[in-house]
Amino acid sequence: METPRWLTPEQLRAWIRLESVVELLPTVLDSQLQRDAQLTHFEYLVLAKLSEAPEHVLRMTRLAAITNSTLPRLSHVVSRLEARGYLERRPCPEDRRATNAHLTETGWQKVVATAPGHVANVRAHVIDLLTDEQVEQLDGIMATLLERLDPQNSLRRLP
Amino acid sequence: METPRWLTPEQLRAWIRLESVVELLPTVLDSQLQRDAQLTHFEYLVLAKLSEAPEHVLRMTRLAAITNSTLPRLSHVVSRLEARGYLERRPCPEDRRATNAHLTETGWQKVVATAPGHVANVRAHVIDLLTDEQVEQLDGIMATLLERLDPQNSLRRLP
DNA sequence: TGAAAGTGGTTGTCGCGGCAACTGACGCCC
DNA sequence: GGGCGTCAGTTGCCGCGACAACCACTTTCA
Repeated sequence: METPRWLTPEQLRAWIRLESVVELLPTVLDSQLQRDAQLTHFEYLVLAKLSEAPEHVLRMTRLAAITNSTLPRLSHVVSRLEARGYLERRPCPEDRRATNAHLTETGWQKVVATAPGHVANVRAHVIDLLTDEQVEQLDGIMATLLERLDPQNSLRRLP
Repeated sequence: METPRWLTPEQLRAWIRLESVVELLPTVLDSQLQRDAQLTHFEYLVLAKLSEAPEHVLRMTRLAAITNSTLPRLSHVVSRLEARGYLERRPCPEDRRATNAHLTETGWQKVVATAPGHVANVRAHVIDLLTDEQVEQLDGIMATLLERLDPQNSLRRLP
């Protein structure tokens, strides 16, 4: 074990700030959605991704991948959303192991009603605070980090 | 309610990537610390901040602020860390409402033993992947976001 | 063709974080 | 100087997420 390479003051400052944002941002997203739509951020994400999918249908595995989640976690939240009538599980005809999540009409209406407030929140806390140049820089930096955090790049891997 | 201002494709892409990093990064930090030191990232943060404080002592309120936490959350985790012998609670002499958290020698040793692995992990997943220029950009962007997320700027406000 | 390995998904248990209610101590202010 | 609002901190309960064990189906290959 070699002696550790510490961070320079500049690196440390950037890291502490990133750490803080990573800690605080989820709370801001969750509380707006909870207040205005009784949804967690993750629940909203599931509904939103479904609403963007062709036919409003996605396989559980695929849905887990694009929401950066695990199958058990997704399964739990899908059960909750199903109980509230926002989506339905249906067995997949081609592969009888698989399950498809279908957004219901109620679920679609929920997304339509909730999206504007959520976008406004994202603007207010992130996008509108940054210059176009900073948004571009942010995109590049996050893309680099994702390559390491998510090597399979599940967000791009299509079915 | 006016019609919502949607995000441009560039903004959307940057946002989705930030969203993903915010979702995935905590897991990476937690699992390394859990594996190598049986600590959550937040527990480590508490010990680390104490270890940087003069006399290795901080008031609970102050500790909550610099860890971006709430008092109830901190109180719970301090109880756990106290049970494991890493710190002690002591009533504050000047203000009998207040409690001081003291890092023990065992706790200090734990931080010393754990820090190098944690820093290496931060390097591997964040800092070493970015150019110096990107680190600087990241710092600027996160500073801007923190101004909104944490208006009191508790990280700077000294006792 | 049938056993073994692999894949898709669900369920159960446990631990942490959020919130609300509560206690005790300080300070104000007439 | 006693009562009232506020502040510091703790506790209890609830809900979500992680993990592991499990079931069902598919694929492979001898």
